[in-house]
Amino acid sequence: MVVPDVDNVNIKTSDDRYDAAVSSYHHGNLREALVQTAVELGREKGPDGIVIREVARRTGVSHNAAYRHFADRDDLVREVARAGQLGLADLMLTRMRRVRVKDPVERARRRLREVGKAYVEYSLAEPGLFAVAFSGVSLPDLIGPYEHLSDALDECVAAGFLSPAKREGAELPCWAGVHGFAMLYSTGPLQDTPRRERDADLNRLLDRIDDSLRS
Amino acid sequence: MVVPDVDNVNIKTSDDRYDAAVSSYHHGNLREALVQTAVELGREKGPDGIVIREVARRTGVSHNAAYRHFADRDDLVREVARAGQLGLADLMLTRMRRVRVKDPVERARRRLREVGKAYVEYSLAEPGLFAVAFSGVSLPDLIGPYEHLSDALDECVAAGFLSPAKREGAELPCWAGVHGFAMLYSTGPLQDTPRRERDADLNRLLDRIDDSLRS
DNA sequence: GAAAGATGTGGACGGTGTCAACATCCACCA
DNA sequence: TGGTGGATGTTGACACCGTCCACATCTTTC
Repeated sequence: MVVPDVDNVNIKTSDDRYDAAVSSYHHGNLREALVQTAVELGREKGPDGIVIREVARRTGVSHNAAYRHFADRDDLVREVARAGQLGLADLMLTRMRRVRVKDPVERARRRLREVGKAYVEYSLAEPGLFAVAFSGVSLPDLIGPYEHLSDALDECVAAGFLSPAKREGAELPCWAGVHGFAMLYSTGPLQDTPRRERDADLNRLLDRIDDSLRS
Repeated sequence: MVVPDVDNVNIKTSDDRYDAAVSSYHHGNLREALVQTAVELGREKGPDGIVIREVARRTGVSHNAAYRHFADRDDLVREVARAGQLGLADLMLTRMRRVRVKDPVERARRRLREVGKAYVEYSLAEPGLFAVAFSGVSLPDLIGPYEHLSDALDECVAAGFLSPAKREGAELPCWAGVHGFAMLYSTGPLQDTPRRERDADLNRLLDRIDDSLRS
């Protein structure tokens, strides 16, 4: 959690045993502290919950302090979006690596499935951050998740499950499917669906994606 | 566009030569006028663009006037969301009806495809309204679009293209696919994709959905 | 025709993002 | 060594927002 709640200010005289979280007076590394607080806020209340003055308040600093580190609110939100994308990519990778199946084809299919499952699971576990991650970001800001999906699809080709012809542009339909599901069930109109039903729906979605690549 | 610009309200006192925009004193049918203005604002700037005071200003009425007709801002936004959903459902129906193919199987497939295409096209033509339509609405508020998709799928079963076993819960994967696509390309990270590429991507998505139902 | 209710107005309050002016502290150099 | 310039944080102000309350005005109803 990187809590930098230290107060042993400045002291430059030779001796410097700062424990890697705080630096000098001016509150030390305010930027990172602000981002962290903003992430918490984004997690709790989504994009609109990231309000500069509240972030400053929670960080124990005056409103406006943030303007020394971020151009404006959007700039800060973008940083939270980055964190969300990283968290998402992380979970995808973790889930993918957990697959222990040997048979190449089954393994590739299973890993692709896990990638999609992780995408959706993250959106359900962290609806706020997920929403932030895709709120007002443009392509260049996008990092992580796409790569893992791409790798999983490559593996499907290598294993002979997915034909090279169908491989081209295959990321998109997969992405769209899980992204739409995530949107609908995390913060969208289906967010109140009972867990059992939701799980069944997710499995059906992943089945259909699997079908669509095989045929 | 469903503009409900009706103004001939009551007026029982013989004489009534109001020129079709105003009715009686109290601005007449303020509610509908406000909704219409809010829809325009939502179309131009999305959910966050629907701001009560601006709606009032554009409607030529004091701020606060809206509070005689809507509990709060969310209440007004919900009304705009309804309009967005109606517009979406409308386009889906229109596109579906336009299909002239005779062969039952081809016809069913084609109609399903048109439903999906319309969904995406609407999101691209009216990104603001589309965003509003799915912003903070819960299932009970949802109207229209789902039914048309359902019908198209039923037709696929009737034509023998889609097996009854796969029919169960088939709405969801289809919906998720087009919804995700719409999100990513209308206001999401892929919104700057060149039109040609985007069209190709959409066609591939619809191909994959078709595949996933057949196999 | 007067009272009761519906509808629109004006003003106020607390909250927000952002700008400008000011205060403080660090690092560096004479 | 000590002073200064630039980075960093603070205070105050402004315009805008959603919403509440008191008041004004029109309509309907008895």
